Amino acid sequence: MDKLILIDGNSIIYRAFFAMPPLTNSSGLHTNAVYGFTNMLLRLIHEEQPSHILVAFDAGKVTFRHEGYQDYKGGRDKTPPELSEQFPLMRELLESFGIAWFELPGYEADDIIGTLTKQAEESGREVLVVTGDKDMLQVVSDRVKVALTRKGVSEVEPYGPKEIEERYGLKPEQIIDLKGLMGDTSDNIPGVPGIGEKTALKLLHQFGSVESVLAHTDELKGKMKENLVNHADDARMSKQLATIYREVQVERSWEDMTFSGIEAEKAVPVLRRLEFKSLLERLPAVSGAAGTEAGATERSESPDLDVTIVDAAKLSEVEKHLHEIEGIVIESYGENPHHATIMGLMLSTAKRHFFLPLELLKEEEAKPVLSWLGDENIPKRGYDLHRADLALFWQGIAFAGAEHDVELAAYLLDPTENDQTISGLAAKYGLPYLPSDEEVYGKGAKFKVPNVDILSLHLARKADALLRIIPLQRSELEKYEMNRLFYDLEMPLSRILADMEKQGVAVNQDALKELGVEFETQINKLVARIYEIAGTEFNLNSPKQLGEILFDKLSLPVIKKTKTGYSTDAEVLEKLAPYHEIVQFILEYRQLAKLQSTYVEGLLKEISPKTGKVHTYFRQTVAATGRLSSQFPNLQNIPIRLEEGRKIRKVFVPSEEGWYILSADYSQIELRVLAHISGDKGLQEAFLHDMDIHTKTAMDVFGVGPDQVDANMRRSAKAVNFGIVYGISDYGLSQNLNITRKEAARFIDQYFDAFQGVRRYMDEIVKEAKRDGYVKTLLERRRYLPEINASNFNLRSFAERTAMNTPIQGTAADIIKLAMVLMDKTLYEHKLKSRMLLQVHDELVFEVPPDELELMKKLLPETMEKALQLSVPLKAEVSCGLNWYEAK
DNA sequence: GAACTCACG
DNA sequence: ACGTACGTGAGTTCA
Repeated sequence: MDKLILIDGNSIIYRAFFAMPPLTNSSGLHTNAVYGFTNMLLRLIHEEQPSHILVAFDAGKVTFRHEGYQDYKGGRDKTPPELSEQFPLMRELLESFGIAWFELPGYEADDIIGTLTKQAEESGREVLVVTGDKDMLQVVSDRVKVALTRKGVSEVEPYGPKEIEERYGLKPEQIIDLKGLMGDTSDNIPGVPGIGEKTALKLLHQFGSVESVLAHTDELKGKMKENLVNHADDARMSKQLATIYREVQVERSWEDMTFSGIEAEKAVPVLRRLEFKSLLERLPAVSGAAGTEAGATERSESPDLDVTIVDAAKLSEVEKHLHEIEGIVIESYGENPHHATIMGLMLSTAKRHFFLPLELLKEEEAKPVLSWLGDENIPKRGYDLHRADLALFWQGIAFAGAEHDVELAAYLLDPTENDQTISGLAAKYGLPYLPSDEEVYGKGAKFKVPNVDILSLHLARKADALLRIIPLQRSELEKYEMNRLFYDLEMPLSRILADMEKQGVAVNQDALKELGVEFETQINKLVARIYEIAGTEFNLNSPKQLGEILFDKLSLPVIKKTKTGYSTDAEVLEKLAPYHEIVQFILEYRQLAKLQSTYVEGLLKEISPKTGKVHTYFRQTVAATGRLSSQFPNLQNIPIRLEEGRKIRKVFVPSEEGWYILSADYSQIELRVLAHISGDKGLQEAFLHDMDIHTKTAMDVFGVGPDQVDANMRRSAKAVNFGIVYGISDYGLSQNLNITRKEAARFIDQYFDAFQGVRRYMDEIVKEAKRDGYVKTLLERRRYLPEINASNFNLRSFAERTAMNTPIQGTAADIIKLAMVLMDKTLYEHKLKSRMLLQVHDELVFEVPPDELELMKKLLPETMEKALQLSVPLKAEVSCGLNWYEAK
């Protein structure tokens, strides 16, 4: 039997909000209303076993009711932000439960529900309406019941015609007459003064309707008669306002509202994010009329797995199954993948799990497995295959053919989720419990490789989880239109990065050591001088001790404080410099100490004794915007701004005699991306003519000609441009330019007046983020912003700036990644020996043999510029030299 | 391990 | 009024 439940989303969420104590998850998101709503929902599903559900929401502030009566719902308090931020969550949760929801601009949830009850009734279906609003009782009939919430939201009281008769002595259609007479303060419906529920009911029992009461006022007397006569129009209007409109164009078919049970895989991640632990436990008990097939909602025990620990004798058996391997786990430990120790390999089919110790692969009989591993035409699915590739590489084992990397897919699906482990993902997708690596291996000093039985079982469980997660990720990627991003960009890039990392960058160790000696002498001089001036020796590297010297001993003015004491950062020291000569020396010391410890000593430690190179590791799954990051060592923050530090770049050299370092960087890529996505005509025009963008900005902001832009104006314009890309705030700009907030605010205003398309973009993207809960790049890379509707000003502002910045920074990241894939292909097709070495966000660095130099100087910028077609041209500038210092 | 500082885009 | 510019990684100190 079909049964439809219609829920007044607004009514329930409001009631839940005020009925529940405040509740937040660990990131400060308010969740009490969603919790109350969900609680009710689960109970309802359990008790009513509906075949169809739809939740209706009000859309927009103005409805057709306001056309006739502008004060409709006037005097209502604004929705508290703690509640507003829960609407997107509620919608997301409904979607994850497989429950349809609907809203239509200009109409209230009531009207949508009224229309649907009418339709359902006409086709002979049973309907239950759930709301806190008594008005709804007017739709009650033999087939339509209305459940009114009682005591908060978890309990409901169903009303049919009989119950309405018992309670009010009225027919359902008379409810609007009741409202017409008594009014409703919460909706600001006036009714007739002096008439409350008691009087209204008495009148209706006698006369039947508002019209009839008004026609018989002569039979009444006293104040009541007077009020009825004087407010007859109010009564008629109130009745009309209370009447639910039942002819809304609702574009939802019966099938759209089908509810076929909650799928744990979809619901669990959302409930987990909301941290609804008790609801998570209740989930298995709940199911729709369609039942619990697929066992999705059962909390199952870890399945028994068929695990084979492979030795030389059993290798032939593995080989028989190689063609049906569906997932692999190549387990290793150690922070740096280049130095990772491999604990073993798990090759899994749908039914069997083969554990191979690393040593086994060195046996002669393992040849087929090795060629399988290294065959790029055999697709492999696994977890963090990038790391596996590097770990195997240093063991002399080739790995190729990565097709689906679960870690990388998880990153694309939610780049800010911090637990991307297999165990975490298993929990997120509602799979059987999977112990974390930490639980199995221990951590820190306690880390220990367990015996082979425990290890192989753990890896089999991980592989088994991967096989279940992969199809779920595939359908999510499909749904979010991320297939291109994943399969054509990030997966191919993963292999390219591994190649770059294996290649490494040659470092002139002697030159680096010499630099170290140079720095050392200068540092020693500075330290001696500083101690002398201070009159005491202290630990210059300790901000605490330095603060005591500067602010207690020398009584310099305190510019800024940190959580724990005085701030002594460079910004503060700059300001203190005029007060005391010691400050300048400290600044110089800081600069050199940084160079020495991070770039000389740090880099020296990272040079591989095997290759004489540094092999960085590009992390592809950390940056929330889609950028790469670089570790062990970080080669994306080698000094360049100050000459002293820039010298470090001289030690990065080609790895072959006579070759060159070739580098190309995008010019103003982020502002070009902004010009494209904002559609701002002025900005686009500027790039079409390849103007100096900061000068152009200065001209427009200050309203002057090109010749009148002085250095200071250009500097300010440049800062404004940076600010725009970062998600501007007057405070931030004022800090950067050392001006007042007011002045900064004026700059910003003038900028937006000059570039109105940019203003529109910034407004729109924030609105979009508030509506959807996420923002996207041009290639559909997503970033969720759960705090975008937070009531906390700081959290919300931060999310708003992120909403502005992420599409820009993220699209720029998309573009250079595209360029890398294209360049890799270009090198291959031209059979070039040149090698891609580094990516530094907007720059690509290569080493190039002399006979390819001219060609590469042409190919590289061309390829970068055509990586993605925008409404403005992309521009890449190339330069070369004998080392990285010269190639800039 | 958190806090501070500073290198890069 | 609220108080931060966006995104990273690494070295040092100190509780």
